[in-house]
Amino acid sequence: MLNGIKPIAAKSMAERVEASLREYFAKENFKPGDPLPTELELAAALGVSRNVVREALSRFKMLGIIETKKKTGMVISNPDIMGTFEKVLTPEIIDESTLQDLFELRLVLEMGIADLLFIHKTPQDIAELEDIVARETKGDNFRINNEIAFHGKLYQMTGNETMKRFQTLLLPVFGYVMKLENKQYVSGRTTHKDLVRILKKGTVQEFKDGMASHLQPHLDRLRQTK
Amino acid sequence: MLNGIKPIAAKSMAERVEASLREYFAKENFKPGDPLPTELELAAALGVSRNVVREALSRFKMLGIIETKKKTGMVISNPDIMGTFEKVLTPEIIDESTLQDLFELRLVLEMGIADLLFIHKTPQDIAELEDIVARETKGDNFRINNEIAFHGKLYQMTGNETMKRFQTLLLPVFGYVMKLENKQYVSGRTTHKDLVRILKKGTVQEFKDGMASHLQPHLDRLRQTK
DNA sequence: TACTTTTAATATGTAGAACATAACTACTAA
DNA sequence: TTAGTAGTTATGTTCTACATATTAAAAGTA
Repeated sequence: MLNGIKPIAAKSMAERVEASLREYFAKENFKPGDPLPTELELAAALGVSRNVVREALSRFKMLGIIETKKKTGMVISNPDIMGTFEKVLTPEIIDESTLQDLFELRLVLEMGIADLLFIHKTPQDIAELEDIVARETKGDNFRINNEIAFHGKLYQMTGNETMKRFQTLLLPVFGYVMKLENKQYVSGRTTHKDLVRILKKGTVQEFKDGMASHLQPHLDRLRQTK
Repeated sequence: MLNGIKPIAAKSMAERVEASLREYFAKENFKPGDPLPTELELAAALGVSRNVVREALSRFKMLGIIETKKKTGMVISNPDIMGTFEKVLTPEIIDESTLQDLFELRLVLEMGIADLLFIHKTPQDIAELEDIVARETKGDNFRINNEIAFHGKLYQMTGNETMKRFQTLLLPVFGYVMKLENKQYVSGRTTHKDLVRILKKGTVQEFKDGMASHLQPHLDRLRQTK
């Protein structure tokens, strides 16, 4: 009956100003270092108070898209995207469905980094991994730390800083989901030790199979709850 | 000479208030739906003006961590993490090194989703993929669209909404990096058609090999610029 | 002239007051 | 009981004022 009718300007001024500024940045093709108009100029151009403009600008400052200096004014800058991710990724307030998705995302990354590992691996890396594996104990408390150390090292080996940081952010999610489901950190037939051996002397294909086998319990669970 | 000396409160009030509120939310173990103190109460408690508090709150509103209603006040809510990601992921202002990292990230995801695909695939999915492949033409303009349609369908098949949205966000990055390097969308020996066939009748291992072969040109490039 | 010091101008940072507006509450009248 | 009305409250928005850092111009000195 009321299709096609939508509320007019339900959003706050700050929100709309944020959107306007986004459009403006894109249209002007701003690059890092480019100067922006002053707050008062923006306020006048948008027909809102300086206060509202500042609320919108504050958002961009948080994202790292804008930097400011007194007197000099504001300039566009490179945002730190993983830093931003960190600001929202608090497992406690994220809905379970999204947490499950992120859990899967971690598994997918884990399955997919084999090629990068074989491209970037060095003897030092292997030595470090062997060291980590050697330190593995049977104690339950240490178990998780070893998990983190081992898999974290793998991500670090990719030489991809963004991916490494992403993995670090996903760690709490992983722990949270495990806790939610009262699951333990179980490994498949293939152990960390096996994986290191393959990484040292084996082939990419063998490593992919090994990792799949290592993560099998998690994949099985997905298959069940499909 | 001046080691150990660090500037006092170099950051703005809004930034510090943001940090304080973060701590506060964590310490109080707030969950979605929980009410927050009023702006004036927060301002008084923090010893800053309501203005500054609003700038900090505006940031949380953007992230979706806080929602507000007049008179009722503010409540914690589930943030939309991919929505937030979207707000920072503008390739034009992100530094090249991060873009390269994201490019690799996409490849890693692509390599890693095989297991999820075999868990969730349905006859309808296969039929759609066959449809997409059938529509592929030799025209260069259509080539990119087919790439997007094909790989996008794969992500959608995972049933992982977060991953699908993530991939959609990475698409512009992919395009941007290709443009930067004057590269073309080249495929390896294994074509989309081959992949669909394997997905229909083959095994997970075959599919993984096929995908690796399909993405081989990109991996080769990484190997070179290692 | 060259160089240092002072002064002024300017854009952001912070504070405070005021009023608008939506929404909840309680009271009142039919 | 119910409908309507008035009052209260927390956010939304605007305006003014002043602090502060930093650049640029002006003035003074060798």
